[in-house]
Amino acid sequence: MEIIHLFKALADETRIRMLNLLKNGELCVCDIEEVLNIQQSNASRHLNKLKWARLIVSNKKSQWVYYRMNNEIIIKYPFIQDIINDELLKINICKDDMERLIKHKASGASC
Amino acid sequence: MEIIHLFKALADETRIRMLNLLKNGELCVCDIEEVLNIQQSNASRHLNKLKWARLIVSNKKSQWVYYRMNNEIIIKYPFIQDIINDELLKINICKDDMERLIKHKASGASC
DNA sequence: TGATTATATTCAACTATACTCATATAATAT
DNA sequence: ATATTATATGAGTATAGTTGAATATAATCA
Repeated sequence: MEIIHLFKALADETRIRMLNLLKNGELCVCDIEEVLNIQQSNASRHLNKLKWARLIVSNKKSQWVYYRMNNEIIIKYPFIQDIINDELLKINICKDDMERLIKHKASGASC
Repeated sequence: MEIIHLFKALADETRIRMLNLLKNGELCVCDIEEVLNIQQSNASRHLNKLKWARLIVSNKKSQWVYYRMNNEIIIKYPFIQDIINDELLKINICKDDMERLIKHKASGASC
């Protein structure tokens, strides 16, 4: 039952916040780590869980690994798009995270 | 983050199978228990988790407790309706369960 | 009242998940 | 080659979730 793995992946606050950050495009691990203010190993592991559930995909560019939403899973499970579009922006922490991401990118600190 | 509790409740095979059975109307614990072929304490516990996540509600009629979908949560989180309508019927175990439920009801063994 | 049935709860064992710290790997820069 | 930076992984620990067996509660029935 693949959908169970999806729900398991979604059933964590840090991972929901990560999907929120990735909503509008790809990011590298260190950007996510800084915006969410979590440890590097923690960031890497949670991203790996999202990847394992096929919610995100990664591609490596020189020393950085960029993660982004996986379009295939959204096509297969359209309710995920609804969650991303409609539910994340109702969550206060996610709104704050998005503001911090914008500031982080504007500051030039982004990879 | 209420939505996390929703995903946690959904992230279990037994509970997904229960939601599938409750898709078309209310059922008592012993019917669910028999159709899913699980222990009584297990059935009760999983139903309680679904209830705690506000996915289902219960009402007691004499010695039986009937559980059904909670319309309020579906109004609040429309993606749940999509899961119930579109995703459950793609899952083989859920299709089998539904057949067993129909036979169980037809046999007159239902509460 | 005492027996039976339906449901919930408690306890203990087991498994899974998440976190931190330390280390490994891999690419880049000096 | 060495140092630095980005990412991943391993080990240990803590916490949470699942299960089965036994027990408790509550309603009904004889």
